[in-house]
Amino acid sequence: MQETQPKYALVYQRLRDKLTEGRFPVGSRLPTEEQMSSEFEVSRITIRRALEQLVSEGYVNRRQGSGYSVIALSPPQQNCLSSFTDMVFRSGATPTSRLLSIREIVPANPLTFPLPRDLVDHGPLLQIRRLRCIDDKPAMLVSTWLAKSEIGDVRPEDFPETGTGQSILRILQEKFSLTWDAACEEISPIAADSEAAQLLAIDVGMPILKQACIAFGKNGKTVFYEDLLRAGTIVFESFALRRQAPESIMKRPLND
Amino acid sequence: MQETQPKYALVYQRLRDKLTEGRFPVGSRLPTEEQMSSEFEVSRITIRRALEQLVSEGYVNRRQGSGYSVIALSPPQQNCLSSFTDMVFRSGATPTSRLLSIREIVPANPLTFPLPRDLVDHGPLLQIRRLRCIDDKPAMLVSTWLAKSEIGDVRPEDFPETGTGQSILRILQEKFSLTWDAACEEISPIAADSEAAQLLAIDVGMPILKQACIAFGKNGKTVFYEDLLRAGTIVFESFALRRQAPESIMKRPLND
DNA sequence: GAGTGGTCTAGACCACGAA
DNA sequence: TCGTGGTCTAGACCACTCC
Repeated sequence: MQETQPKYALVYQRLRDKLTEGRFPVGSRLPTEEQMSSEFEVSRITIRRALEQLVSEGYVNRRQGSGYSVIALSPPQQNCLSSFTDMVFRSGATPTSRLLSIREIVPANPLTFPLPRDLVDHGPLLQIRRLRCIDDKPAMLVSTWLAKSEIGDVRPEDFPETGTGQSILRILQEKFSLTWDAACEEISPIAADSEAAQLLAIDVGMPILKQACIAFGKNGKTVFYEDLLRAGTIVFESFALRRQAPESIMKRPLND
Repeated sequence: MQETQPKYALVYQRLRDKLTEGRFPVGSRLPTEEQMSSEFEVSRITIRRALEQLVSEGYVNRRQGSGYSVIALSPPQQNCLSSFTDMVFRSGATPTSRLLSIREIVPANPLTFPLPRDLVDHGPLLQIRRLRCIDDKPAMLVSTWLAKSEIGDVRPEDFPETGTGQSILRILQEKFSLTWDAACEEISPIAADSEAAQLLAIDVGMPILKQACIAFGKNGKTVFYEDLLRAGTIVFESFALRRQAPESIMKRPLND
């Protein structure tokens, strides 16, 4: 795991760690680019590249002539590559995971199996189903599909139900050395079937969101497929081309 | 409108235009960075900045040692700042817009009105409701909210029902000089009420998506608020931190 | 006017991919 | 091996903010 990382990535991580540790409170100013440049002993260009990532993720805001200010200690993005576990922890609540099942599935007809083709072609698949909860209240039903040939055997003990280790993204990276760097996601409205309704503690037929996500590796191959069912709302923030977080914050909820 | 733009933005536009005009077919290779550098008479750094945007938007893919290849002639992103009109045109279908109503609304109680506070504080609001269709089939019900003080009077003639001019984003920019550069979006599952069901030609109670979007100006102030109701699916692609579009393309639908 | 980010350049060396 | 993108630097000048 000790790969050499580019400087900008290291600088980014160190800055982000400082942020999440609370070294820079929300609203405070970051040092100037020049100061950070000498602190980290890299050029201003490299500092800027690290800062760009922080800006695009919604941690800090930047204004010409004024500098960088902290707007959040955790990123607001909710997509299938952001960790539900981390998000819930940062919000101050406690996430838990109930492992529902681990199944090995051999698609009868690979051509019609409703998963990305190159994943199905790997042979037997593993399906891991988990119920994610926030403060013990059901929040999300997750099915993760992987090629068995890529990760070998998995056991229930590989999927902790509490703590930071319950993050499937971390489990896949750290226990099974799976990595990815892009994804494609679809969001659809569906009606809760009886199983989803029971697990999510809602009524059958209630409208819920289905998030279907494919994660791709560097070579463009599918690394895993995941679908999530959730009753709540998904938030995307500051996704403009030239991303820049707003100075003002919303004063009231969007939905009446 | 003739503001001076940075070089990288101009290069980006010229490259994107070449793409959308079909000068570089899908699958073809772009010239090398060095070649483009001399063609556009800018440094390699500047070329890279323009290319980065094309990569992050999903137009082209890049591979070290191999070069840039074209993967799409239009961006796959579907968010409230991407033009529905353009998306439909590029897919080969014909978009139309039915203007349902233009209303002036003075919130009785600004504190409880379910819109961003700084928008409500501007005084009277304009609400523009339109039904967007694809090949005359209803696809999306859109309500756009603006501060009347920012744009003055609007007339039905300002909202063409056909052609590229029907894009509300273009209308706001070109006819009313509104600009924005960031946004925040929420997606929720709801059940279609009788009005939405009738307009979208679906059954009452069917699950649909509600997209609520706030667009922010450079100063962080809300420029407009928009909510969309749609029965279909929303797609987000290649939104990883280090964005990189996959080489392989999905072979089958995500939903069974 | 001083400070700060925004843009741009020329040049260097490295890592990966393909022939 | 060679071409290509990936990373990094020092230095310059401009535009904006704030005093």
